[in-house]
Formats: sequence, structure tokens, C-alpha cells
Amino acid sequence: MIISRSFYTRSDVLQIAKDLLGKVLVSSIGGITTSGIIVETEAYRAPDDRACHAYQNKRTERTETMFKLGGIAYVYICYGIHHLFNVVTGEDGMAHAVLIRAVEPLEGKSVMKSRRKITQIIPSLTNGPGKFTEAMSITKDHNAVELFNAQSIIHIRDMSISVDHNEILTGPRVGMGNIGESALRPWRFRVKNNKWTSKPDIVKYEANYE
DNA sequence: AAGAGGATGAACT
DNA sequence: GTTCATCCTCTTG
Repeated sequence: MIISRSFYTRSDVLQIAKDLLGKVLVSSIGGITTSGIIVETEAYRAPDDRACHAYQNKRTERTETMFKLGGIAYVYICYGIHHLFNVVTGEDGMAHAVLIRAVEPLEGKSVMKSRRKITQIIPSLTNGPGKFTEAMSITKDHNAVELFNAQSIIHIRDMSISVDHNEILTGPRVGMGNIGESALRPWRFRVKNNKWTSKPDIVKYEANYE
């Protein structure tokens, strides 16, 4: 069943990032339904998180979506090519979001294959934040879509797929640059032994932070 | 008005 | 391991 708005408006974005594992992301683009089990997430939390676009509560046209009441999508273009999908969480005025980094394909696998221009059902179909959005035809046009509304072309369901807390691997987020302490925060969560998650943990040996 | 750079992925060597 | 595709957003002048 559809996940209600109250799931998203909770204040702890780290908890929501973990709770989203096992939930099912659904897109119905052009009458074609695709869906996937969320198997990897990352939390982003303004104002103190330098990795967050809304670091120090910086409001711009782009970040405005993140400040809204939880339960909507935040989709933006990365490197000019990839559309990255986030779930906005928390109260109105709090810029918190969960990046979905990978899903396990459920419905519409053949459509996903053609969109990704590959011929087999293999992890590279959806095991990255820019990959599953392509497979599910999610673009920045879907920014601010209501995910708690079953009529929305993108929404999230609870299909009673349980992920025990000891099945969740935790580690630093992917793609952090020179952002000091924020890069070390273990705010990436993924399902242990699930082959549909993205690249392995990044190990940082450098300990010279500002 | 212009320029830098990015929460990535694919195709290279 | 390296390069680069590609474009929007934000900063600076």
C-alpha cells in the first residue's frame, strides 16, 4: 500500500533513509509502469552537512524543493547528464532529503532494459543513482511530485518487504570532495548481500581534516 | 555576461 | 586508473 505523508515528515532523516530500504518506488510514465525495491540510500541534512545542496540553509531556485514539507521528490541534473532522485523529508523549512542510489527491478524489466540500451537483466540496469532513473524514466520534470499520492506518476509503496536492521550496511557517502568532516559521516545505507546495490564502500585513509 | 564545477557513468589504457 | 560527455546552477564581475 501507499506510504502516507507522515512517514516522510518525521524529523530524523537518517532513520527515514534506513526505513526506505525495502520500500518500492513506482513510476508510471506514458502509461508504462516500472518499479523497484529500494536497496541503497544516502541522507543529506542541512544546515550543517556540507554535502547537502542546502548547506547552511542556502536557498536557491534549485534547493527550494528540499525546504518543503516531506513527502515530495527532489530531482536534479548531475554532471549535465544524469537525473538524481531524492525523497524530501522533515518539516516545512527543514532541508532534509534522502538520495536513492539503487533499486532492485520488480515490474517493467523489459522496458527498463530498452531504456538503458542493454539486453540482459543485470545489476548495471539499476545499480546507480543515474542508472535507475534512466531505467524508470525519472527526470527533473518530476521535481516536487507527491510521493504519498497513489495517483502520482511517481510514488512509493510498502509491499511488506522487510529489511532487518542487521542487514543494513552503513558507510560514508559516495562522491564527497574536500568537504571536511561531512565526508566521513556514515550516512549511506544499503542492503547487505544485495547484488543490486552500487559500488562498494569508499575507504578513506586520509585523516587530515579542517 | 561569462566561467567553473558537480551527490555520475561509460569507455577507454 | 583516466578521460570525457554535457548542461544546469551558482558565483563573480
